[in-house]
Amino acid sequence: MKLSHKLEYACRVLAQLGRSHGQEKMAHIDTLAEAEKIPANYLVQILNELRNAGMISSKRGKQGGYALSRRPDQIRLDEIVRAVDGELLELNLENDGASGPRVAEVWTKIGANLEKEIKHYTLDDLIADDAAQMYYI
Amino acid sequence: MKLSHKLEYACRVLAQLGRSHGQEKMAHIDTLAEAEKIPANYLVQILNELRNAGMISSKRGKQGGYALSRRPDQIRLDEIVRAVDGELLELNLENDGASGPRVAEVWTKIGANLEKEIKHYTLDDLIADDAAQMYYI
DNA sequence: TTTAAAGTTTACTTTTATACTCAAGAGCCT
DNA sequence: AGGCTCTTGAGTATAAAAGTAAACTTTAAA
Repeated sequence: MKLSHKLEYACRVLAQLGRSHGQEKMAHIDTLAEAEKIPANYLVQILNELRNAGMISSKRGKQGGYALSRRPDQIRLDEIVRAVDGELLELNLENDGASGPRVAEVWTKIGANLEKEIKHYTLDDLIADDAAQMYYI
Repeated sequence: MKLSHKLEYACRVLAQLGRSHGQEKMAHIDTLAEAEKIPANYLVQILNELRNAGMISSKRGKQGGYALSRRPDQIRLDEIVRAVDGELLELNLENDGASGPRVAEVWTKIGANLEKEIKHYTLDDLIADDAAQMYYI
């Protein structure tokens, strides 16, 4: 069970956008790519998915750029995961063989618990400088 | 974040071995493959990894086969994951860019919590027929 | 109204991991 | 001895992730 780079990039770029939330100027893709050391051409796609998921807004042309479309504390971590990576814990399960059903049951429960935990984190937690305000289960 | 087939297979085959735990005869790979609908040639590798991790024992030749080397309630789910899939929640993290450190911190914490939860499950939970005896966090 | 600065979209390539398949070898029992 | 069963290591195919590239559209300011 690996975290994808894409998800990490998404978290990082959103954190970056979160820091400048409220400012007039929108952030440029090249600035974001630079600040977070993400390949710009790849970042393009990620920002696209985040926009389609309604987390950020964008504007073309001069004065264009990206910005959060909601307050950082209104963007939950599980949304981010789903926007770029699909289901949180994708059980690829075949649910076959003698033990299939039972095994599927257990992992489904684990997935549900993971989801419940991840829902508690918001973009604010990814911006904060110290761990104090993080939610502990 | 996807569950691999390999992990599902490992869970299933261990559950199967768990059901015949205590019996005289060892289970044959072909029987296991049949019962759990796992490609026998692939199962070979999985059983190997489980043996190297000390969860099962094996014997060659006539009367040979596989068996659990511990009681089912002594085999934790997190061990199974690690035996076939490596780290539980592998942060592929680059930990780079302005937000890298903080993002890594959050995901590390999530990984730690997941580990804590998964440790509560044992092979017994994968064998049981009803959910009643499952541990709920 | 032209132009340059942005984002948008789509297609392609490369790399890596998963999920297998296969076959020769080694131990064990009768 | 001889067959049964695990052991080991190499090889392959498919798919997904990660990254690259370029033509296209919109916008604002000169």
